[in-house]
Amino acid sequence: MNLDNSGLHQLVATKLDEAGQMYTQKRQKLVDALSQAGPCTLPELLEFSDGIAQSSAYRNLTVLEEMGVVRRLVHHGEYGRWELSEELTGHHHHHLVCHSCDVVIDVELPTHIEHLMDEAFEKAAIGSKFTVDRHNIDIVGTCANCQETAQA
Amino acid sequence: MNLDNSGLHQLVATKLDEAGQMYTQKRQKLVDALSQAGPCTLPELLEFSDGIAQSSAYRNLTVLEEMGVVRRLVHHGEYGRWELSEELTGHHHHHLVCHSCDVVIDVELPTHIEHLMDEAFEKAAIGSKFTVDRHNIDIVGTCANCQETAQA
DNA sequence: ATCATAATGAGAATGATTCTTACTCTTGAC
DNA sequence: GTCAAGAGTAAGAATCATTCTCATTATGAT
Repeated sequence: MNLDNSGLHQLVATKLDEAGQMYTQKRQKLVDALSQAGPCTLPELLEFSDGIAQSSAYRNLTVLEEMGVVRRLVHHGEYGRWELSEELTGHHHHHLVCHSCDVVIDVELPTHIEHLMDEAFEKAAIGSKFTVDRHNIDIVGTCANCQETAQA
Repeated sequence: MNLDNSGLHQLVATKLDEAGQMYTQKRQKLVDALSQAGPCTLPELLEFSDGIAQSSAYRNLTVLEEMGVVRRLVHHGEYGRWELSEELTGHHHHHLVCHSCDVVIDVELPTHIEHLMDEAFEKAAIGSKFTVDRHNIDIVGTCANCQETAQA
């Protein structure tokens, strides 16, 4: 368990405990990795939190997702990605997605923009009788690394 | 070939021709289905444009994607989805996504909102040295059908 | 017509994710 | 302390959307 994350771990521990789930070392490692590295693929998670079996990682991520601790993202790369849930971090955010290397980076937008968007989305949904719960925004482009690589 | 879509088919035919690709009946059926039904999964496409083999559908969709005719979407359902490219239809749009049945419906947002968002996204990307090419927005909620079903 | 090239479809192969199962660890009651 | 019950773990099998292979069929140019 990473000391910098004691608050985070405390939160997760409570959440899991209330649901009768254990907050094992393996699960802590996954949460640590996600909190330090941002949205990760499974191979990345296995690397960062080494000593964990692939099947266990998948199973634990599924459990953590059901508990509202992590969220599964899906983009175009070969692997899915996982991140800590907004419910847990308290930070509403969106994603910069590199269409060259598939990396995903968090970004936050100004509150007034979020408000404007929420209003616009609500209005847009009325015509189709949709009830809006949330929005996901991918800002797609080229990351700094891939821009350099393209130069060379 | 659907007569209502003659303009569309003409465009696609030209695009494919320039690349030395044939615009066969099967490919026309796929384009027709997408133009009538909006974002479709593969099973949906097979149903709408029947008489097409699964492997051919996948192969043709890949070809059409490379030609810029269709775009592949990826959400949480078991199947990927396909839609006509904005380049082809000329309509920038986003998606209402039902988290209960995974259906996807197109929506357009007012131009001034798109402008505001583009500006905000550009600014947000600077910190991470991202070059922005486009944005994808999913407005996630519950579709009319699933709201009714939940009532019953 | 004939030939070269492209498209098709049946089925095999791929590979991320999920499932099964036998084993190990925790925890709480006694 | 120890024992049983329940929860977690990991190795490998299974699943299944998607991709690939290859033999056959259609198309278009000459």
